Amino acid sequence: MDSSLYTCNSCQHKLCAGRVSLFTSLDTEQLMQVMKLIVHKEYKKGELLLYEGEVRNDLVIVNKGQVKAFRNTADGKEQILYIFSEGDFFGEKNLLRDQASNYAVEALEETHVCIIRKDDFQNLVKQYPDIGLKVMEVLCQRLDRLENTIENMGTRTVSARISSVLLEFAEKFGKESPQGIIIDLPLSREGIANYIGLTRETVSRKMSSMQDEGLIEMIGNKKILLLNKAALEKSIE
Amino acid sequence: MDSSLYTCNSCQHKLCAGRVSLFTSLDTEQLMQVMKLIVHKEYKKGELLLYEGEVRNDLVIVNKGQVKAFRNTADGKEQILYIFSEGDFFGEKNLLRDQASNYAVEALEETHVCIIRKDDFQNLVKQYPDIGLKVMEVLCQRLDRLENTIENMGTRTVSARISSVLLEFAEKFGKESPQGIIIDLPLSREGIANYIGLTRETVSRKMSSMQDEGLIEMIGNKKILLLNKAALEKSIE
DNA sequence: CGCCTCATTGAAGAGTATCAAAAACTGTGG
DNA sequence: CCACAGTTTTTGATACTCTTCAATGAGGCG
Repeated sequence: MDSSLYTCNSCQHKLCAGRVSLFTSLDTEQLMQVMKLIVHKEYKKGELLLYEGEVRNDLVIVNKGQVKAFRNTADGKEQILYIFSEGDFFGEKNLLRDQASNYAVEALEETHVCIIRKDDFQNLVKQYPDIGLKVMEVLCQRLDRLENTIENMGTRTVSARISSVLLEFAEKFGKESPQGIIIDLPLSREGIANYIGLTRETVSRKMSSMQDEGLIEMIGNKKILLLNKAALEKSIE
Repeated sequence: MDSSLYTCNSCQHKLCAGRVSLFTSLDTEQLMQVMKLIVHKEYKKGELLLYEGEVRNDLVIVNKGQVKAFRNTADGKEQILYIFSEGDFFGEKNLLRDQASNYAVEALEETHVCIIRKDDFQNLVKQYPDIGLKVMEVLCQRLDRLENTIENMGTRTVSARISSVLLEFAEKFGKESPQGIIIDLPLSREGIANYIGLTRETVSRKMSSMQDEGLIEMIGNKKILLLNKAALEKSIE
């Protein structure tokens, strides 16, 4: 067996499944039942949770940490499609049919996941139809996000695309502070570039000029302070 | 009432709903039942079926014709997100919650649609769970397509992006012929440009050079003959 | 403190957008 | 069937922006 297979240590008393929006409709007893179906696994930064083209028959729910879902092109470029963090899941496409994954998933930091077998999940959906509705709802949200991304990539200037990502990250990972919103960036400059189809140099240059304009302030390489959210929002219209 | 509201003329004896993949799991009697819930509507080329920001509470299934789903940006650009044709549907996002549409939908030609109210559709899903699964399956396919589009826009050259669209259209609208695959283009050059985030001039130029290379042959403005599908596929890898 | 990784900056080059004009196509009416 | 008008497409020249390649600088971790 895989050495990274563990019994659930971190959540014996916290019912980790309950923190996941998929299962919000369940009560404590039902959650206990779900917990029995779940296998926990941990990954270190840089480890692959899923290979591009791999066929799996389970659903993976991120319980702690962050991962990126991405593809590599033949000429060595990387396109990041999603950043999944606590509460997000992937593998939903093979709930319906056994399908090769069209992206790889890599841990961006120490990450703990809950894994539930396709069959078990399908039974859960039959037993608790609300879970199926939740899945559908998340898929629709994901469509919304991809539609926005396509509009950004197709019609916006490079600066607007970067503003857009920063606002997206602010929404998801930002914390309010007296000076503005502090973002713990999930991605490096290169990662941001690969998320919006640019080169790292371009991202670097644009972010420097955004700092000169007083829109943002870079704190080291991993944090960014949004000094003027309103102006950022305006710049992408 | 709206003057474009009709009773079903074209499909009294053909059970139009049966041609839609959503309802393939139903038998004739069940289809008859579904038919009673459906309102038919027709649109002329250029008419809007749905406005951006509009809140509706029904699902629209294209029964004949083609429509484009698109957004307009503040600076007058258009991003086409989907082309829906016979059997495709839209409005699925407000099956779960009343949500403003984030795209407009316009008829690209004479188009007939079936409209089913949200409540009725939800009841159908409860009665025939296969329909819900079908919806989920289509949503996943749509995710796949958008993920591909993002990869294309983010990592591929302009030529590769155009090849990619042509192959997509070939798949959906192409007909085999002795010389190659003939595509009835759903979009003008400008439409193609707005589908992949380029200008019409660039699309025009690249397609001309693809013709010079012997990859394609343009027949008027509305048809394209794919002379060398294999080479096109190779060019996008 | 030193090493390695990541980020920044610079200069040159490639490619697309833009603006402008000519050509081709589409559909209409004679 | 042809001519015409409106629309769409193609082609050309220029400007601008991003990419690329190269070198410097900063940050993080042992």
